[in-house]
Amino acid sequence: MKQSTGLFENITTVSEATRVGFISKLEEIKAEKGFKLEQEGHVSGYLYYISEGSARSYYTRENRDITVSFSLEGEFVTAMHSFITRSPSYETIETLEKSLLYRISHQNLQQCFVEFPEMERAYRIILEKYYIALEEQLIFSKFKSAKDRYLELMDKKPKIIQKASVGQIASFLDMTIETLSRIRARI
Amino acid sequence: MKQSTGLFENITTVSEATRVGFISKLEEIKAEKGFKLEQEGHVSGYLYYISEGSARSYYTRENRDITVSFSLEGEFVTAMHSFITRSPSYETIETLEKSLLYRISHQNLQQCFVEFPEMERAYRIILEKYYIALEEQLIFSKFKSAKDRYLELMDKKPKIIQKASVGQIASFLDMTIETLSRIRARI
DNA sequence: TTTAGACCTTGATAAAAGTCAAAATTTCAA
DNA sequence: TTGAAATTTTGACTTTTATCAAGGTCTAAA
Repeated sequence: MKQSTGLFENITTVSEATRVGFISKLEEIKAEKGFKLEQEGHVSGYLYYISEGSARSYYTRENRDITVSFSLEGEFVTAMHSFITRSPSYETIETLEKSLLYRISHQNLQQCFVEFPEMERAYRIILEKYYIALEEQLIFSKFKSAKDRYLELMDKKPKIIQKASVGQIASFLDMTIETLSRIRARI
Repeated sequence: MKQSTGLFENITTVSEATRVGFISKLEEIKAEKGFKLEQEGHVSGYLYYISEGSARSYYTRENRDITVSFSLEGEFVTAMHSFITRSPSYETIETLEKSLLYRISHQNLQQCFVEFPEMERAYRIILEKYYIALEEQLIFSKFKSAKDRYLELMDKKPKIIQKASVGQIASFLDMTIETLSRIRARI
């Protein structure tokens, strides 16, 4: 599980004992494209770390799926609302491509907090990052025109444009496929 | 500072020592309407607990202010992005009415984490609540029609409609004052 | 290689919301 | 209480984006 060493890199310094204890609770997942990490209606079971690949979170409304977020390599992902509240998730998360993931179950994470109080801090920092990403997304969603939202995405997360389909991007940007297509034609 | 005892109620159980230690670091603020808790361009200094009253967070774009969130009695509020990253805040937070607040400085909170590791957990839970509120707001912002967003606000946070001005509510709901006025006329 | 289905683009039209302007109403201090 | 300023509403018109429909294009299985 050597690849998972990068997992703590951007978070915080923890003792060797905590690191080893935490890593021993991780599970490696090799997922094909379209593998579902979390499912709508189920309580989120795991916190995932994307070592390689990418994922998309979405929910369904009126028979179409609406993308909530994209997650790239080096990021943590889960249905956070469900993971926190232990209530059924409204979102489904699936890989956008063949991916290598590490995950820890909610229960094991709680166990970690008890065994290694340092982990509280590490997790707090994950939460903070998650929070900030969400806040940026909210500000982003306030960009009034469809064109501005697209340009902002191009600027901030260009990888998503390569990895996701037009429909996935359009719903993420809160516009129709047609509008996105026209914006692209005009640039 | 007896009113502040309600402060931990919905969070977690902490030991008496931690509670006393934490409370000793709190500062009571009696604020008139329009008192600024945090200012755009400054690094957020405090985490506030609203004991009585309410607050509004907003940023300025093209000479008009855009409301990001409303906070009510019993909630924590700060310019979280700035509070976490220690970079200048893009938002200003002010009271909507005469309010009673308790606040802890960022530095004292960090000190608390060192003195009372239990506080990591309590703060983590505040962060989780903050996160969930933000996520709900994001979903809410995806409600397509202006009318739906207004009805949702009426349903979920009717108090805001009494406390805030039309302009504040309209910018929060991502519509013009005129559109909000017309929606209200039609209901 | 062919071809069905999915995916994407383009066009015409409609609906939603924005802008600008003016009138009505409310608020608050003199 | 009154009048000026601020806030809210209403109206006419414009812009943006959605919807519906029809063509293209790409892709993968036969």
